[in-house]
Amino acid sequence: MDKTYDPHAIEQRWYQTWEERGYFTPKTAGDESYCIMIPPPNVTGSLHMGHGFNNTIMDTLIRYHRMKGDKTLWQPGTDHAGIATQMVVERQLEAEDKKRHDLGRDAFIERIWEWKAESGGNITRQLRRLGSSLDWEHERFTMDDGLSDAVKEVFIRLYEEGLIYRGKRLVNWDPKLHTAVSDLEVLSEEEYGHMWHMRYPLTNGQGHLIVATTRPETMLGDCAVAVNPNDERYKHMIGELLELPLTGRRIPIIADEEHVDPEFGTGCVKITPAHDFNDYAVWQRHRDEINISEQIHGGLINIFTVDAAIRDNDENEDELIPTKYIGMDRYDARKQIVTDLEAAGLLEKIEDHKLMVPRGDRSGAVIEPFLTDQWYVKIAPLAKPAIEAVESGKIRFVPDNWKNTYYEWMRNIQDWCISRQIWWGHRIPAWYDDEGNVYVGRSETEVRQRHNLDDSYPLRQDEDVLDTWFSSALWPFSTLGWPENTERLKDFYPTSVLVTAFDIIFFWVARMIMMGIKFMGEVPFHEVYIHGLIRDGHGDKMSKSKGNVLDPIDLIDGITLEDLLEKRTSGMMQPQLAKKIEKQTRKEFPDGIPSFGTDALRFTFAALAATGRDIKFDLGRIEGYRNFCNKLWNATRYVMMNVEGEDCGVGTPKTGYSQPTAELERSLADRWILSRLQKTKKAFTEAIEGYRFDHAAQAIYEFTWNEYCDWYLELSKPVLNSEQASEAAKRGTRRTLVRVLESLLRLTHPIMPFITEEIWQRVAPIAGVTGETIMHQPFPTARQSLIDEDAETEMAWVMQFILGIRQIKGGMNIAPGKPVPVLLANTSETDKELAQKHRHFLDFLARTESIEVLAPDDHGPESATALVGEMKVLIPLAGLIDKDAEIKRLEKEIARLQGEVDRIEKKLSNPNFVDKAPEAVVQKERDKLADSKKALESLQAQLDKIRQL
RNA sequence: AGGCGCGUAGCUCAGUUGGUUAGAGCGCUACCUUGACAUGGUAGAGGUCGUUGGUUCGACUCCAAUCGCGCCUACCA
Repeated sequence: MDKTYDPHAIEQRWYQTWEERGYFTPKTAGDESYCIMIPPPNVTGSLHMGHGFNNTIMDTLIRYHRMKGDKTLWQPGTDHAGIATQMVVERQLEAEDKKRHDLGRDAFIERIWEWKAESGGNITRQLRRLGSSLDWEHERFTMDDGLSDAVKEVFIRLYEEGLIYRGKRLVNWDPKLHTAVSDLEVLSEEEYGHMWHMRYPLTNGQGHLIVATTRPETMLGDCAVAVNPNDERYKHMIGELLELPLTGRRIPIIADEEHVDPEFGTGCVKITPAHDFNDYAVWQRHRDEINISEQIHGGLINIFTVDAAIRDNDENEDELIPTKYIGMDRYDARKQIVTDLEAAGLLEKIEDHKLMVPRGDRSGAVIEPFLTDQWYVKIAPLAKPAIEAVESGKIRFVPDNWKNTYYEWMRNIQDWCISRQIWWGHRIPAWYDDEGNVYVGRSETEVRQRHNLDDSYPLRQDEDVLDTWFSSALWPFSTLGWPENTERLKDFYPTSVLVTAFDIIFFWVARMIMMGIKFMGEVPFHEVYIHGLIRDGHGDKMSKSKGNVLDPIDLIDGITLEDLLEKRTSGMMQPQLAKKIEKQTRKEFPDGIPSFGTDALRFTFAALAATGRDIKFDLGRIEGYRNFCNKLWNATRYVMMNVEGEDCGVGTPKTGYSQPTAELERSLADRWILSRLQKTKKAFTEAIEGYRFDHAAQAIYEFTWNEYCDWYLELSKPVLNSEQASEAAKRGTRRTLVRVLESLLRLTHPIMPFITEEIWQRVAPIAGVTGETIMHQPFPTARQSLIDEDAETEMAWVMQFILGIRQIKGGMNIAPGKPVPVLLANTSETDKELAQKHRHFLDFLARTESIEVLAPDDHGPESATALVGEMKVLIPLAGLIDKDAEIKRLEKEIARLQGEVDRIEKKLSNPNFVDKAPEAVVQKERDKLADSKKALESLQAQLDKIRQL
């Protein structure tokens, strides 16, 4: 074995072997099944840190359950990501100076499929690099045939039940992408703008009203001005007419208590029902009033094109829209209208004003409320059982508080606009005839058959596609074969847990719950584990524009500074930021990023996965865990060096491996490490079952480093290298050495699959374990019979003895390796026995030259002192010890003990404490006081003695 | 405006139903190239747990208020 662990030499080789041998395929036998659905990444996307984290957690759970013997499936697949993917390809076309309409629908879609073929393997390749044990044989894609059938099936069933309908309403319109988007795809951010105060003259010549607006250009579509009916200033004017400036139209003053807040602005609100959600609601309440209903289009006046420019007038509209503004972009129109109002003396004032601006999450364009025909899912009937599923505990959120977020949204949920005016996605299975009738069906043929329409009858399919999340919502059952009633569906639905970050609770989790209950009659998963977001070292969100993105693959493989710079500054939306990013990157990674390997990355994710907390990704941590890999690697080297070709007391397949072949002797160290191992197994299992990956990682780290390596390996040396030690003792030590390591590897495998497999292959045969792969070995379970409290107590004595001597040496500047003579005073029978029995451990680890027990009344010569319980461990000062240093050391320790004694005495002298605290707690304090006092007296006497010298 | 979360060592974070001297890693100091490992070993320094009150025999932990930070949801034209 190499001296240093090199992940590259092994990771990809092992992954390939696992995949080729079908180790990821769920086994067919077994009762318990365990299943996780991967949140399907964008098919043409690439892996980011969030994926890395998310998939590490899932793979850890999956590998754990697979080893536990469950019938385990991790379902892989990718998402077609409608708008996102279409935009990528449109950008490619742009580079060729083309638009999608130049190609036409079919050619454009063909082009996207080509792009998918080209880049679609990227993300699944990257998932493999992470070690994800996904069942690739059954990989699915949201637009493959099976899933498309599921989508149609769901659409048709919902339509036939009246839960999908088509309607003309205001939607969130993205004027850049020319599509409707759902409420969730609109992100509002505070921006600085203005509030324009405009005068609308009364037609009776009695003055004017002042309306305040942030969007003056929409005045062209006004149908009224609303005031609060209780507002004394305007009460008497309700019903009067105003002249809408620049248009010559007349609009009424109406009363609307619900919408108009007299305290805000001027208390007069212009009502533009086709371009504002609130105004639309006002219009719905007032549309029957004659002053509105008699207006053109009943007052519902759209003034925009799909680009959010001022539209032209239709026939019969006369000059509804003043010709002057036609064709102007909304912001140009705003400028012009403000100018014209000012010229007409109708502009009262302009104020600075902060407002929330809605933008499309993909395009960044300012979203326009726009009147269009769209398809909707009637959501309330679906939401109700989905809420109940969480209330009743059928679905549990971890951490629990996310259920509040879920309820909050589900209880206020609006109908879901599912149609998108793009080309890439599931085409809506609806056909229209020339009369405007709608036929919904699986195909045109089916529709014709069902409605007795012969082939000459003209039908055209709806141009729109479905929201990407419509197909994602079906993912937990569509991937398993639904609507067919497959074995996989029976085996794995409902799934066990969904693992995701909170940002898609609404987009995805809630919708899967609704659709799962609706179509499977059962929740899609029983638990939802919500993890935090990965941020950069400063706590900032990672983003291309900030230039602080880390690529998990770069952490695995390493990257040079030059390549990192290139990556961070190329293809930027805002190239002017490149300089700053370069500077910042050079500062943070002057030598690029070293290669840490997948296991170290995974261990880092696990170790940082405290519940419900975002992660500031700290390079120091991953470096530490790379070192941990190296530690494990080198521990193995040591073990191999000592067990290979030696008798480890392990049987053969014939004799049975676990049975010792010959007489064995287990040392204290053997019993101790076995006991500690059982407790570590317990701790790990509890942690994983409770989604505390940080605790699980910590348990392994501490056991491996602080117990197995720091103590046990060291303790094995005096046994294995001693000529006095019996063969039985050596055999016992070798057996323990190798078998503890073998267990530890299985325990660690779910988090660090590669290094554990590599090492296990070498260690397992020697440990007497057979199997092709660690992946399919049983997960270690704690054996109660090996928990040995006596050994732990005895070992604590040994450790304290050794630490005491090391502390003296450290404090006195004595080289750790220098052998020192040791005297023991105030010894009990047990002390004497232990000192005798474990002499070889003490000599080796504390480098003691001699150990002599003093007679009961002999206090020995002037010495440096350490306490082991009541026993004094003495190192004579003669020739070795710096008197002043020892005085200082003792004084410090005495001060600490004195503080402790004072504190406890005070506590115990408080009658309230003694009366009211539980007896056990009081007794504990009393014991502690007694111990501290004894130690204090002992050290004090020692100090006095040394001072007298 | 409402909701959620966070504030513990220089940094990144643990701290289970209130009860040992509040822990770990990184960083720092000193010593050590000892036959697994310098991606290492040994010893050590470093915290009045954001602040203020309260409950309690006892508070990092529970309650209230307050300051600071972050996020989510809904928004007044």
